[in-house]
Amino acid sequence: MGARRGPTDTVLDRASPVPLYYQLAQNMETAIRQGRLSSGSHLDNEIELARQLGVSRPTVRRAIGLLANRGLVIRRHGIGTLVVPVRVRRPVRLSSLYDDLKESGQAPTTRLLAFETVPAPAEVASALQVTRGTRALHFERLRLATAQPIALMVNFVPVALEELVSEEALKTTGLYRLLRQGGIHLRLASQTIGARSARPREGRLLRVPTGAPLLTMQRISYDDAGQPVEYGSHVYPAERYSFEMSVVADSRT
Amino acid sequence: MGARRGPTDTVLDRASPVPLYYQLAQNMETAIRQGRLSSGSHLDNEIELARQLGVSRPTVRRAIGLLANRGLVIRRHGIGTLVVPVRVRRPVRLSSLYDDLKESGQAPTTRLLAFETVPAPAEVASALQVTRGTRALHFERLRLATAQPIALMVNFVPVALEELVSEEALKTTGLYRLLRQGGIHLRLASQTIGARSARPREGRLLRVPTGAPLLTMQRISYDDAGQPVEYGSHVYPAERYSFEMSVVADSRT
DNA sequence: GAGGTCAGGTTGTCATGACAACTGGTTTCT
DNA sequence: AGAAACCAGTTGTCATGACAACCTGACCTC
Repeated sequence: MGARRGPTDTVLDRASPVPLYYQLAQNMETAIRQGRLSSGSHLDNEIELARQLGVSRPTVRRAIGLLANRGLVIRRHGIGTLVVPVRVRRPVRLSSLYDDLKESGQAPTTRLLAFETVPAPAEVASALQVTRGTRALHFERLRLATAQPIALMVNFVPVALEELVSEEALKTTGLYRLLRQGGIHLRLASQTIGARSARPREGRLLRVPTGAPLLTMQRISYDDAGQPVEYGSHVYPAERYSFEMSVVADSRT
Repeated sequence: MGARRGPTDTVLDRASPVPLYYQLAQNMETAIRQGRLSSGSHLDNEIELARQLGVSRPTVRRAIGLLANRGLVIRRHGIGTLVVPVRVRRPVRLSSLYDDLKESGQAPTTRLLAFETVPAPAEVASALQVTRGTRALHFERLRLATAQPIALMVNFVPVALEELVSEEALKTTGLYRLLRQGGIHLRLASQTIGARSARPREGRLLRVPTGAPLLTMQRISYDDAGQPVEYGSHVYPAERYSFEMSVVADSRT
């Protein structure tokens, strides 16, 4: 007896509200990131893992499935599951630039350039699924990281949310965090990434010459219930910003 | 008897090699896209669906899970599963531009500008995980859609693949299709999307002025086994190209 | 020695059963 | 009338069991 401990340990807590498969996936992920499961090595097989951890095989499979979807491991039928060679991966997530910067250790600052309610222009109205001219909360922010401007962000949200999104709060907190605090859970977003030249005002604000290449992103975010919550149109100076993402082929798993 | 048919039908084929849950997911997806399952409506509950289709609930759940991951439906605990309001979604997939264009009905053409083996430059060597100076197959292509240039693509692949990727084949077929035909299954890619100004040569080839904004993408693709297969560095004229994607929050599902 | 064949090990698929957790509306109590 | 408690319906989690499909390496045959 005494299930031998593998590199995948740290005990699972059955009393916790967080599901077993999710605990397991997180344990495995940190094991991989810390190198306790080295690149290219085989995981123990699923049956064995299940035995070691005292859970059922479907639970193990589900945990591994999560990692596979995120590209951390690769499953091969008849072979086994192996740890993907490490690479820096910073996927495009449903998170705010503000949080991302904070996590990476930079010190984000915000300048609030505009904050008002206006009749929604055609494109915004269609995005938020309201009739054209309906009033919407509009604001414009300049984001700086270590004193350098890296994003000019224009946003529209339905007026119903003006309680959550106050002028003061926006100066110190990211929009997404505000929404989450208000009980709105973002679930889905569709984005378009493109590029164009900087207009004079944009150049001035972002400290690049007029005509310099900008990266652009339009985004519509939806909450749990599928209701559109936010329309954003952002521009970034190309030499200071880029999007990174990993794409996984849907291998039917 | 006589299970009543819902809008999710078209019969499942148990003899087929394609899994039940996958058949089911596809049926449901086409039902959604064709509007047979209207936006915002509730799906039948999982138990009922399982009964109607004669499969088990886990199978139904897995099918729905696929759709949920792709943002087509939203599951709500205690409520049910509802169809997401329709939006055009063209996710960044692990596919070639060539195939994408063809699917969308355009007529893609390719001009092969270079095709040779060269010692891999530092960045390429690191991407392909070979020592610097190792010879690699290098080629450059100009992609046109309906006679308009939309992409200038520089690629490097390991010399071992030169059998699969012949000069002739590249003129009429996308790289990814060639690799797939050769039994190489792309599984994972990491991409960086950015922007910069067009250099004179790029402007000439893409028919935009020098200095015009370009969208750029670098990509490293890995196969089943986690081996790097391709390094690509592409540029697109910003006014004729953009990336669209949908992002789903990982709701632990 | 080269090739085919087979066995063992692994992931992939599917079914059944049970209970927990959450939501929304109804009913009951205050 | 308002608030609290309850209840029915739904998705979420987990276990067990069984078989299929697939890959590798060893063995055998030619």
